[in-house]
This record gives sequence, structure tokens and C-alpha cells, in this order.
Amino acid sequence: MNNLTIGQMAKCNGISTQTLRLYDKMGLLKPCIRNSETDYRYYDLRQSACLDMIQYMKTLGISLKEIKRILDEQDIDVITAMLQKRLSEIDRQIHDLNVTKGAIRNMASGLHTYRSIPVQNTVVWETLPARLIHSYPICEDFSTKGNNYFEAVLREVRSDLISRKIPVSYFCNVGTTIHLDDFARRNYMSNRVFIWADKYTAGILPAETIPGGSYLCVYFENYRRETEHREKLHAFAAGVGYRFVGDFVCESISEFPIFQKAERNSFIKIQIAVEKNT
Amino acid sequence: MNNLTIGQMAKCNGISTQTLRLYDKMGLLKPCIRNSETDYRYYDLRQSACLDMIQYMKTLGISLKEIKRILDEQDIDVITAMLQKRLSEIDRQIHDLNVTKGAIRNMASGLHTYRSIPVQNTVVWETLPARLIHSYPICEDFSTKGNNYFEAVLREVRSDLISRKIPVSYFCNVGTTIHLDDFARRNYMSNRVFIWADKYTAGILPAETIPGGSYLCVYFENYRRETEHREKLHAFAAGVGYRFVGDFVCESISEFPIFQKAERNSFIKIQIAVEKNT
DNA sequence: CTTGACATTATAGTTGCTATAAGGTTTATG
DNA sequence: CATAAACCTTATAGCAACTATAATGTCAAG
Repeated sequence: MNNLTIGQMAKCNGISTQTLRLYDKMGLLKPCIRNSETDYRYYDLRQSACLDMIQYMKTLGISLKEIKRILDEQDIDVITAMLQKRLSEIDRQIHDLNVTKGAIRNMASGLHTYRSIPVQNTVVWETLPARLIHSYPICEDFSTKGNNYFEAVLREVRSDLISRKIPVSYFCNVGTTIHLDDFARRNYMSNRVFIWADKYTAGILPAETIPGGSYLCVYFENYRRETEHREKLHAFAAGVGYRFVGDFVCESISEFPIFQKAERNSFIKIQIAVEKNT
Repeated sequence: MNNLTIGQMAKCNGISTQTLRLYDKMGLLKPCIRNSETDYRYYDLRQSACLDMIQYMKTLGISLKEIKRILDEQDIDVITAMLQKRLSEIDRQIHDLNVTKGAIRNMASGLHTYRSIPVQNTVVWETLPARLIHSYPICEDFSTKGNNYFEAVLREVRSDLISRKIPVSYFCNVGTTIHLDDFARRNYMSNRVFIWADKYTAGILPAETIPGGSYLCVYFENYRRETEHREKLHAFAAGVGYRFVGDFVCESISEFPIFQKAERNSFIKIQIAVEKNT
């Protein structure tokens, strides 16, 4: 009958000639006729049915190798099993994409906070809601042991998250706390590193609560200035007659290695719960 | 201070040495020290911060090239714009995955029907619900013009679907109808090709209804036997005193180019609405 | 009979790695 | 101190599903 050249067949099916040649080479779809002198390929329009099937399986996310296997084996059980497998893969992909969406929103909101914060390097008073965290107990003075040591601790936390299959994005807003009494005595010994909890991580790690209430906070941009700003909290509280009623919290709102590749550079918010002296 | 070899740095960050070398070559992260004699790379643990950022952006689905651009440009606006773009990409991906899920379920149910259908090549009586379709008017007698001609029509439908950004999966269960009067007169002229409508396609193409009711149906496996089975419908209806009250519908339930690469090979259900003669 | 459109093969490029080869360096052990 | 194990270096190829290009051969129309 009227056979089609590779170009015509490609046009009819909305694919490229290269793709048809690839399918031929892979054994997915051979042209029904091959001119033995010129090596030209000639297709029957009815072979489009096979191309339809291939394209369809491709939209299901099946690899060409698997498609070939399916076309070769001709077993409905194999197809059914493959469809089920693909279905659960898709569910996982959708789940992952939703997690990623959360991570992106989180990063965007950190950047937004950074740009819209009115005052940096100054004590501000905020009412904060109760928040959930997952914490890793430690007992280190980062201000004397140094930034390098902090990184080492972070590496351990990160490994733990990965081993628990928690997306690394949760690692992007890490915080530390200092026990109330230690902070009051200016003994700046961090007692835990934490990440924020949400409904997804709550099922994987046990969560603790940072209570809500009145907080004194300072927003600033460099870890090295943490000591300086902690003193501001002390001075402010003393000045207005507040006392500390909760652990000191140091929270990384946004990371900026973009501005300094050599070491961690965060936009930081330190905070401590206070009450009026009675 | 204490610098790390590429292997130690890789281990700390849970990535391979090859990946670190790649990042170096791409300019994403250069080791802080390079021995000019041995070319050995030495990293500072604090450079992990940059790796964290890279890994984080990777989980957002950003390409290494883009990540490099972001690290180089150091512009928060660029980052924010990128995050927004990525967010809408993800929404589209989730949408597409849901469409794919529907397509897989559809294929699986076709295969299931094929395997669980009790009787093939025999007239059965079914009560069918009303169904929505999108149709392409034609005026062709495939039984004389041939299978090849049918393919040509299908190619046009397919192109139209693609141009309207309807997933090709909808093309996988295509059907044809013959007008009631033509069928009754044994004038087997197809008046339309259709695909099934759903909530997704309904917003893109105008939908028509195939009415519900009592149908005489035949399930069979080869297009070539359609004429033969149409006669069975005529004979059965005449035998039990039914008359045709709706268009003849030929529906492809499942495609099997797997069993015959040279041409279309479907599991087919033909059906026509009937009522008892009064 | 030439011209332009089409066909052929072979090769390289895309992405973000991983794997391997062939060779040099460091460190630990006997 | 010699040697081996463990590490480092560069360069190259492989993955998947194409796309792009080059160099060459064939076909149909004017």
C-alpha cells in the first residue's frame, strides 16, 4: 500500500525522525519495510498504533527499556504489576513535591522577613506563639569552641536527619537554645540544637514545645555578633525591670552563604521569654 | 586550622568526592586551599554551609547552573523570583501527576475489564449510565475505506488534542458512533470519532452526552470482526423484539499493539440503545 | 540535469552525577 | 626503611531520551 517515509511518519505522529530512528535501533518499533539498497525506512500508517502505545506508556513515566520489555513479553500480568508500581511511585512523587513546596515557602518567608524587618541589632519586644521543635541535646560553648565546632555538630544532626529520611530542607532553619539559668548567669553553654517540627516530621521524631508568651528579641546578621547582642538582652531586661522566664533561643531565619562562601552566614533572631518583675 | 581532604569533606557532608570535584570545576564551591605541587584539594569544615545551601536548592529542583548563577549574582530579588517560578512549576507537576494517575487507573481498569468479562463475541444486555464525550464529526465508512483510513482520522484527532494541551492518554480509549438511522439501514457510515470527557477536559472542549439506558453490547477483540458483530446486534434485536433507540457506539476498552505491532489491535465493546417494541 | 528536500550514518551535547582507569601521594604497619 | 593500603589526581565513559550537527547519499520536480 502507500508507505510513508520516516519524515512523513514522524510528522503524522508529531515526533522527530531522530526519535523514530532511535526506536528502530532500540527495537521498539521497526519500519515495516527497509529498502536494502538505500537503507531508507518505510512505515505503514497503521504502525501509529504502536507509537500511540509507546507514547502513552511514556506519559505514565515508564522508561523506554521497560516499554520494550512490555512490548516483548506481551504479558498482561506484567503490565498490571507495572501500572501498580508506577501508581505508588507517583503518590510518592506528589508527596515529595508537596514537601518541597513547603520548603520553598519557608525559604521565601525567611527572605521576606529579612527584607521587611524594621529594626536590626536592636532589642524588640514580641509576643510569640508556642512552637514545636525536634532537639538534639548537646553541651557545648560555641563561643569559645568556635564556629568550626558548631559545623561539626551540625554535620551530625544532618546525618541523623538523612538517616531518618527527613528532607534536608528542614535542616535549613536550625536553632540552638541555652538553658534559662545558664543564660542568666552568662554561662553561654548551648544545651540543644533543634529544627522546627511540623505535621510531617512530628510522626518521625519526638517533638518538644517552646512556650509562647512575651519575648525580647534581636534580629541581626552575623553569628560572630551573637555575644554582643546577648548582652543587649541582659541590659534591656535589667533596664525595664524584666526577668527571664524561659530558655534563650537562637534561630536562623535565613542562610546567606551566597554572600560569603567561606563560612556560614545567617540572618539570625535571638529571643528570650520575659515577665515583669513583681 | 585543621583542613579536610576531599574525602573527609565528602564524608562529613554525605556526598561523593566526585561530586565535590564537579562542584569545584563548575565553580560552585572551590576548596579553600589547593596544594600547588600535588594539586590536592583542602576544605574548611565551615564551607559545609555553602554545600548545605547547594543541596537545599537542589531539593527545590533548581539546576546546578541556576544555583551557580544565584551564588554568583548574590541578589535576593533573583532568588525570590526563582522561588516563585519553581513554586508554579511544582504546582504544574503535581497537576500533571494527578492526570497521569487518572490515565493509569483508566488503563488498569480496561485491562481488568478485558480479563473479567464473562462472554466475548456474544450479545449481552447491559444497563449503562449516561456518559460524556468530546466528538469530532466525520463522515466515513471505515469498513470500505479501510483501517488505514481510520488511522489517518485518528492522527488528526491526536494532533488536535496535543494542540489543545490535552494529555495523549485521553487518546487511548477512542470510540466511534454511527447514526441510529444509518445503523438501522445497515449503512455503516461513522458520523463521529470521540474521546471520553471528564472534569479536566470538560473545560477545554465542548462535551456531548451519550444517553444512559438499556443497551445491547458485544465485547470482542479485533476491528476486522466489527461487521460480523454488528449483524449479531441486528439479529438479536429482531429475535427478541427490540428496536434501536440511540446511536451505535464502538468503544475501545483496551489497546494491544503489544500483541501485534503491525496495526491497531483493540479490545472493543460495541453497543446500541434498545427498547421493547410496543 | 540540476536543485532542494529529504534520507542515511556517526558523533557530540544535554544533566548531575557514578564508575573506571592509570597514575601520583600520604600514612600506617612490619 | 620498605611496602602496602588508603588516599589523591586527571581523564574518560556511562546513564536516559532525546536534540543537533556533519558528511554523505537519494528522490522528485522543474
